[in-house]
Amino acid sequence: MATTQLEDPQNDVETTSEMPTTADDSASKVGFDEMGLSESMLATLKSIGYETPSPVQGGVIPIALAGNDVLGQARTGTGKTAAFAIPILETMEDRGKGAAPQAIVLVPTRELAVQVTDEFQRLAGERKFRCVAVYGGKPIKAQISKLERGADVVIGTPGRVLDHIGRHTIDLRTLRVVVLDEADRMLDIGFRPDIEKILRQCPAKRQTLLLSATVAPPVKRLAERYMHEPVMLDFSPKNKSVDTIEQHFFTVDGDRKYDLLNRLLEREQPSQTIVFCRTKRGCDKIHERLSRKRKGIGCIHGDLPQGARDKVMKAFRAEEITLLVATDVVGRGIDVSSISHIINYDIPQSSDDYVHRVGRTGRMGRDGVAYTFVTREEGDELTRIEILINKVLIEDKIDGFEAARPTQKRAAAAVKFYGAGTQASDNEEAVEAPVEAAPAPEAPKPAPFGRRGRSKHRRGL
DNA sequence: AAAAAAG
Repeated sequence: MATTQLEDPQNDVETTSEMPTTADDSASKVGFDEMGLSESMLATLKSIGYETPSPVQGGVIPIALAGNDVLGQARTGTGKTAAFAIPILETMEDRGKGAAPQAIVLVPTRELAVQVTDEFQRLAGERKFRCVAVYGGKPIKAQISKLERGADVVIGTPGRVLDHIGRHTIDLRTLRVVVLDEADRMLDIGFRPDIEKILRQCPAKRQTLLLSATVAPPVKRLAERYMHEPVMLDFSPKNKSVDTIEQHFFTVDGDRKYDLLNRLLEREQPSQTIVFCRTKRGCDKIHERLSRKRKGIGCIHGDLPQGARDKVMKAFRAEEITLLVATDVVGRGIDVSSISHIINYDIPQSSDDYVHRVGRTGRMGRDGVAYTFVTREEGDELTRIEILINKVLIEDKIDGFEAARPTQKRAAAAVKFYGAGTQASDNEEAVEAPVEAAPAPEAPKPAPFGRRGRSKHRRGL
């Protein structure tokens, strides 16, 4: 039976707060039945297969239930959604028909709005509860009429939420809880002004829950400004990427990627896959070519009409689509437990994005595999990823697609430039790699792993 | 330069 230990169950919880909290490394050992949850909630959790709280849930639920603001550093997934949804549902007041929302959840993408809404509905079980997803790209009228009928919780992307506020179709004055999900991502996208406008519409006396993969200075500033003595919980693992995910890479020339993809799919016969691509155009191209000879291919990116996007996600969840070609729209947070393979057709732009993409697989404790296509110019990016996850990706080969560049050099360069302390403890490759094998300075062609940091520094600023 | 998101 499935458990709720979706995110790094072995990972310890670190609390960093001046106030004493209940969240320590024993938090995950506390059962749902020891959290003071209602009988109906416990019954619902049981019926949907939630047996043991994940560390995130173990940490967040009791603290949120006690009414505290929470600043949680945690990656995406059902574990996190339930962590804020359960306390919201448990403290729900019966305000009668057509009442204004009691909670609002802000998320960075429309797909996440849909996913979080579905999760709320699932966790609400039999109880009387209404939640409405509010996001752009779709006719606003349907959303308005739903809101008029009354919504206990509104889940949305900031732009459309603001639109509703302007039309007075959402009233935030009697709100109890605000959730900022994927806060770092929302700030990245440039939602800061929108988020602040929305927060200013909320009552001062409220509970604010902020979840973020990283707590960089911009996130901290937001928290300082809009949160009240937040309890800080850090669920970020020492080991950035989940151990149940096998991570490989191929070196390949750009113009041979498509052939390699086909060969890899033939070899792997994956049950469900996301192929991540850097550009929307690239997605379209790969999607079109793959669809010519295969069935169950889907495509999603920000240029597609929202109706099509929603449909594709639904079909993907229903496993009618088994291979999804996507941009980073779905790089974060999307939770489809049957995804067995992640293929980075293009290496992600930032190593954080890599961690998020790869985290789409290996969910619900299942195994997952990730493959990253690396061209000979992209050595730096690969190294940066390896430094971040503190692991050396295993090189894979398929006949006819030989490496453009030897692995030894790559690992050696990593050791040389980042120091021996960064090598993967569970991977002997990096340890054994001779430092002398680093790219020779007199090499005529640009050494991919060579002097990356320096040239950047020189040019930078 | 690309991606996301309000229309």
